[in-house]
Amino acid sequence: MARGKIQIKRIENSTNRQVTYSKRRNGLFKKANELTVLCDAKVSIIMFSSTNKLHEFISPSITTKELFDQYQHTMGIDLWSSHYESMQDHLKKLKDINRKFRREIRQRTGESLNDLSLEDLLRLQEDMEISLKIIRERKYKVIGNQIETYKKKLRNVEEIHRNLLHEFEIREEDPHYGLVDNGGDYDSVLGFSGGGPRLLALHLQQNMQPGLHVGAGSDLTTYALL
Amino acid sequence: MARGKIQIKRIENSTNRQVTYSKRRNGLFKKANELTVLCDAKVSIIMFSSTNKLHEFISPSITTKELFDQYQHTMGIDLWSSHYESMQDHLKKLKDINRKFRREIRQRTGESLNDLSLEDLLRLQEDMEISLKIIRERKYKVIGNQIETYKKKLRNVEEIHRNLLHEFEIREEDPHYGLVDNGGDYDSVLGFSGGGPRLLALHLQQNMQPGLHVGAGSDLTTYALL
DNA sequence: AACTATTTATAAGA
DNA sequence: TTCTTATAAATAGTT
Repeated sequence: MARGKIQIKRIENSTNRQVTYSKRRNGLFKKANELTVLCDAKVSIIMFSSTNKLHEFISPSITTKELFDQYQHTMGIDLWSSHYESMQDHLKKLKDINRKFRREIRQRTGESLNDLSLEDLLRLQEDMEISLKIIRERKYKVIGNQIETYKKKLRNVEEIHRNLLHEFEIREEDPHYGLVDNGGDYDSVLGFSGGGPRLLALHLQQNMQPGLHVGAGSDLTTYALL
Repeated sequence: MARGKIQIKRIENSTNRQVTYSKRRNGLFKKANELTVLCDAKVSIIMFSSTNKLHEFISPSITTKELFDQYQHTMGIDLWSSHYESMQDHLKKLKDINRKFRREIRQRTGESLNDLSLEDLLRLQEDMEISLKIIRERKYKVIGNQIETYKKKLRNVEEIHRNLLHEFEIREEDPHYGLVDNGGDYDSVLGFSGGGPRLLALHLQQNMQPGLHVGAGSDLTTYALL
C-alpha cells in the first residue's frame, strides 16, 4: 500500500513476512481500538503468527472470557461442551435421580398424593406400614438395649458398693490399719493406688456420662474395677 | 480519515455510529484477511456492536474452537476452569442432596436405622404415622370418589332403563305402531333415528367402557339420552 | 449504497 | 527494530 502495490498472497521471504506481520498487527489492533471507542463495541482479536507466536487484543471494557461466554451464549452453543460432556451427563443423571427421590419422599410424607391411583395408594400404604413396623421394632430394641445397659451399670455399681463395704469391714476388724506399711498387695488388687474411694467415684462419673447418650449398638462398656 | 479528521471518541449520533461500525468492521475484517494470507497467520476476531449484534472473522485455515483451544494451551491456563469449578461445585451439591434423600428414604423404609438415636426414632415414627394417616385419608377419599362415580353411572343406567320400558309400554298401548308413518317427532325426541333399542345399547357400551378405569377425578360423563 | 476529498496505513528503503 | 516517505487503502462526510 505504499511505494508500490502488493499482491495479497503469502510473502515467501520469511524475514519480510515477519516484519509485515508485526506492522500489520499493530495496524489491526489500532483499528480495533478505534472501533471500540468510536462505536462503543466490544472486540476480541486473537492471532497466531506463522511461527505460532500469540498476540491478543481485547476491548478494555471486557475480558476475553466474558466476551467468549457472550459469544457462546449468542451462538446458542457450548463450544467446549465436549470438554464437559461426561460431566454434564453426570449432572443430568443426578438431577433426574434427585427428582425421583424428592417425589418419593413427598409421597411418603403425604405431600403429593394427587397423581397416585388407588393401586399406588394401597401399595404405598402397605409399604409404609411395613416400614413403620420395622421402625417400631427397632425402637423397642433400642429401648431394650438401653434398659439392659442401665441394668448392667447398676449391677457394676452395686458390686463396687459391696466391695467398698467389704473393705471398710476389713479395716474395722483390723485396728492396726494405718500402722501397717503398704507392702501388701490388697490395694493393688482392687486398683486403689492411694486416693481411695474419692478417686474411684471420680472415675465412675467420668465413664458413665457418655453412656447416658448411648443410643443404638451394644457398645456396652463393662465396668471392671479400675 | 477523509473529508475531515475525527476525534477517536464515542460517536454520539446513533445512526452515524451504526454506519461507522459497519464500515470499519468491514475494513477490519479485510485487514485481518490480508494478514492471514500475507503472513500465513491465524486470526480470530469476535465483536459485539453497541446493540449487541455479533460479528465474527476467522481465518479459513482454522475453526474458532481450534484457535481458542490453542489460545488456552498457549496461555497455559484454562479460561473456563471457573466454569469447570462451578460445575464441579454443582455436582458436589447435587451428590450431597442425593445422599441426604437416599438416607431419608432408607430410614423411612426402615433399611438403615442403626445410626439413629432413640429421639430420632421416635420422631421418625411420629412423622411416618402422620404421613400414613394422610395417605389413608387420601385412599378413603379416592375410594369414596369411585363409589360416587359408580353410583351416578348406575343411576344413569336405571334412568335409561326406565325410559326404555316407558317406550315399550307406549308402543304396546298403540297397536298401530309400525303402520303409522314416521312423521311424528317422538323418535327424534329420544334420538332414535331408526335403529331403535339395538343402536342405543351399542352407544351405552361404547361410552361405559372407559368409565370403568376412571380412578380419581370426578370426570363423570353424564349419560343424557343420545 | 455510491462518491470523493482527505486521512491513515504501510511497502520499501535506510 | 525503528524511521522515513512515496504511495495505496480506508473512510468521514456528503449525495
